[in-house]
Amino acid sequence: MQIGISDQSSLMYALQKLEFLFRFEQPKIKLKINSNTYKDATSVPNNVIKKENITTPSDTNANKTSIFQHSKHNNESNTDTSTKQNDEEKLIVAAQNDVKAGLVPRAARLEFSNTDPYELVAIPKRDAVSGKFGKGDFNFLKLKKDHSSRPLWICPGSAHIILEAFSPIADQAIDFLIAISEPVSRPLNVHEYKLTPYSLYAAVSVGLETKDILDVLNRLSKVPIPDDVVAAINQCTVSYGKVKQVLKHNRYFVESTHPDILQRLLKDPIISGCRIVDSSSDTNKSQGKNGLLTFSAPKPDELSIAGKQVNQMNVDISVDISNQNDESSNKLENQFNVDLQQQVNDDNIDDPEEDDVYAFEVAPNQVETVKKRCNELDYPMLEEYDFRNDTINPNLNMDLKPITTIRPYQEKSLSKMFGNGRARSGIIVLPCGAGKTLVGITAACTIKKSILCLCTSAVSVYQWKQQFLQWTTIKEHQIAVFTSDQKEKFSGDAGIVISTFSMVANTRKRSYEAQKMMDFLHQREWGLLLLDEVHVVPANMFRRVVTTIAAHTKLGLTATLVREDDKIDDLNFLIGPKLYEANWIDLAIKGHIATVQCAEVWCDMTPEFYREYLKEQNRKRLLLYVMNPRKFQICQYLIWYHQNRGDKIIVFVDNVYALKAYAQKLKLPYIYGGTSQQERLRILHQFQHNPMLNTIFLSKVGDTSIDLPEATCLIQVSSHYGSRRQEAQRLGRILRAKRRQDIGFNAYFYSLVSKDTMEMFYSTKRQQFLVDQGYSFKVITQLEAMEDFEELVFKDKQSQIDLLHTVLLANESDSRLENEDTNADENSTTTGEQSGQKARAKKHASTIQSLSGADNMAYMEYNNGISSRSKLTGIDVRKGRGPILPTGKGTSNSEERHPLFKKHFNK
DNA sequence: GAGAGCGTAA
DNA sequence: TAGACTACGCTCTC
Repeated sequence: MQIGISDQSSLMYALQKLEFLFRFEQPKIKLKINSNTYKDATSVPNNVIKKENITTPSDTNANKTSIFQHSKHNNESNTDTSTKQNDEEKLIVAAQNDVKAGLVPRAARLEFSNTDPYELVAIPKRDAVSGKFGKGDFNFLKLKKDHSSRPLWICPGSAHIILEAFSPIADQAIDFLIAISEPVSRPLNVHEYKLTPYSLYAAVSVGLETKDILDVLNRLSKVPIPDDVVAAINQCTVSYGKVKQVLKHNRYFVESTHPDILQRLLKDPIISGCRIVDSSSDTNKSQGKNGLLTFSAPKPDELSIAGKQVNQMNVDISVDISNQNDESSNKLENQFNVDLQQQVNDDNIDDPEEDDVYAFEVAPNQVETVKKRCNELDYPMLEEYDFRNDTINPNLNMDLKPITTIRPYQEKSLSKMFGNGRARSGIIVLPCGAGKTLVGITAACTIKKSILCLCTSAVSVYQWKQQFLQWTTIKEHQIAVFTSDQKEKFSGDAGIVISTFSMVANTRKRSYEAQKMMDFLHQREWGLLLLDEVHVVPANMFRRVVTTIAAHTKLGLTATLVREDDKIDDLNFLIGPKLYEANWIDLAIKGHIATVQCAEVWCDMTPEFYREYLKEQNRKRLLLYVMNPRKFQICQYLIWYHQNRGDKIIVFVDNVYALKAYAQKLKLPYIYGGTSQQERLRILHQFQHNPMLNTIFLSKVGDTSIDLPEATCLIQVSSHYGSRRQEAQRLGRILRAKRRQDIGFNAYFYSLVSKDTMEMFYSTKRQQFLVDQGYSFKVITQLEAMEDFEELVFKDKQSQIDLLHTVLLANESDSRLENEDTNADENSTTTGEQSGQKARAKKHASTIQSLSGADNMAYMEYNNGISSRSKLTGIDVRKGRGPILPTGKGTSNSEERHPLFKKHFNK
């Protein structure tokens, strides 16, 4: 295999793509990069290379130059006249010729033919990430003597941690790393994690102390922990997680084991202004030193989580190793296991400081103010709810049914939540189909107070209700549903209300019933606020729910803790730290969710379509690449192929026009936003129970608000830009499928991409989340058997051209239709209501734009072509997003931050 | 039960 | 850096 590379961004891309290949095929090949040869390509960890800043593990001493140094070197001195250089230059020239020949879009992807899948050709892209490479050469870090038995590399400067996931003690290390750091990428053999202020905040919040983190990290690391990383850990853990907001006997306390920190906070005028100086005295507490209240600390293992088999409540950085078979590694594992566990136990039991906690009381109506101020002072408050001592709020008589048991990872995530006998607020991340709902329900059954549960759609509201009834002993009258068409209240003192975000967050005028219901929600104190699909909470409207609802604990659940904007970090302070995150592949391997075979199918554009594509503007382009007859055929073929295998198939087409066209052409039912509720249910029922109907077409409705039956195959024809979340959510639709475990892979995920179009750019971006979770996408460029398939649609040229005309006409008739609408609107709307006028004006404007003829201007076309081309070629030129400052944090504070993190913050 | 209005995703 | 765009959801009103 040869890779021709002229600049570093190509190199990075090539290596990323290579890694997909390796995971899929595990070829025994030689990977030759510049002058360094790695003996076995599979041993070159993707992440190590990708992140440019450490040397390859295998040859730290043998080879003094890292590949990145080398590539930087090449970049700087083109006068180097070694033969290797010449070879490379030849490749560059060849690549440049390709660019001249107009093959640039193709160059956006690495290509490999069917005959030789390992021949890769990378073609130069613009020099967008120059300077990123070659900065880090960590040869100076001394390897520990016994480094081979330790699984971690820690990079100075970026605080990235590389884990050898094939190490015998990887499982323990993973548990620990998940607790202290943010997973960046977790493919099969090498994982990459990143320490961030938030991740350390989360670590502290589940009970780890600075000492634990540094000790364990040091024990697992092949190199000594770099000084700047130590400093950063110290700095973050020194203030984070030390202060807690506790609601006790319906009084709010700011609590800490460190009295000096409370004193420091009280020096702040805002906080001290919110303080209630103790009036009554109580047997339960005493006026301790410094005028602070003193309580005895909660004992860690008094509480058992509902549904849990064994009562083991330690902060869980050790895992059960009983099912490991490898004899030789067992001893080592045990040693680490004991050490890790010991580490944490020591702190929980022997530290005398832990026996007492100090607190001061704040006025209930000032809690938000104090919380905000604490964030600003860099002492974010954790929220904890001592629910067992809450005598004011009535208990809810509810339990898990005896037959309900929870899985180990669910238990683990809950043990983070209830680790110290109280309920902590935070976020639990589990893949779709892994039982998020049950985690939420178990948490509810543990707290046993009134529960408010919020979902994104009315459909999932009813699902939650049904799940509550299924898993717990709760009575029907104790659950109330609050949606636009059903406004119930529960009877009795305590109960469950399930509603939607938009229902509760609504700021517009409410109907009388809805207002009464909202009053009901506001008056109450909720033991637990369950937030399903918590990644939507940072949205402007939705984020208000967390402050308007008086809840003692907030538990956020999601499968995809990503957003394409930068608001995801806000969750740390809106809800709480991320308590647990499961790895998708890991759960698949353990059999909890389905194993999925992912493939990206490249569909050639027919010449006619491509010609039009190059001419058209954005909107029509989309339609052209979606309606590409080749794609049509491939879709048809895949459906046919999988139907014959007995699969249930869901086809996603985002564009409604295309959705209808596809479904009607292939004579299959489809559901989109306009489909009535009854029709939806009818189609879904048929799909589920009728063996003759094995395929349905869905638009974006399928992403969130449909209770989809089990499917085993998923074909994505078109999608919304580069949404990682959408891709992941769609994949999640087939993770429940487990009944075909006898076959090697039991679920299939195809993404159809029209070659050489914008779609390829988006597709790569979309896959990123899943790739980070360890999924690999196989690229299929040809379906050989397809040509023999007789019923193939659009087989002859004429029908393809007809289709093209229909598509082009569809566009025009669409805009004509819009125009007519506008006219009709103008004629009919005679009463001059203000809002109506506004709306009309807006609509009018858009119509003018699309009819103005700008679409057809030659120069526009040309410009557009250029810009989209550079988009295509410049994969990953966007700068990465670093963590964002917590809300309300002043710039002065960020300057005090450790430089290692400041760098990220200032991005 | 349709449609206006607004919000969300990106 | 904001913006381009489309589809869809929910709620309310009539």
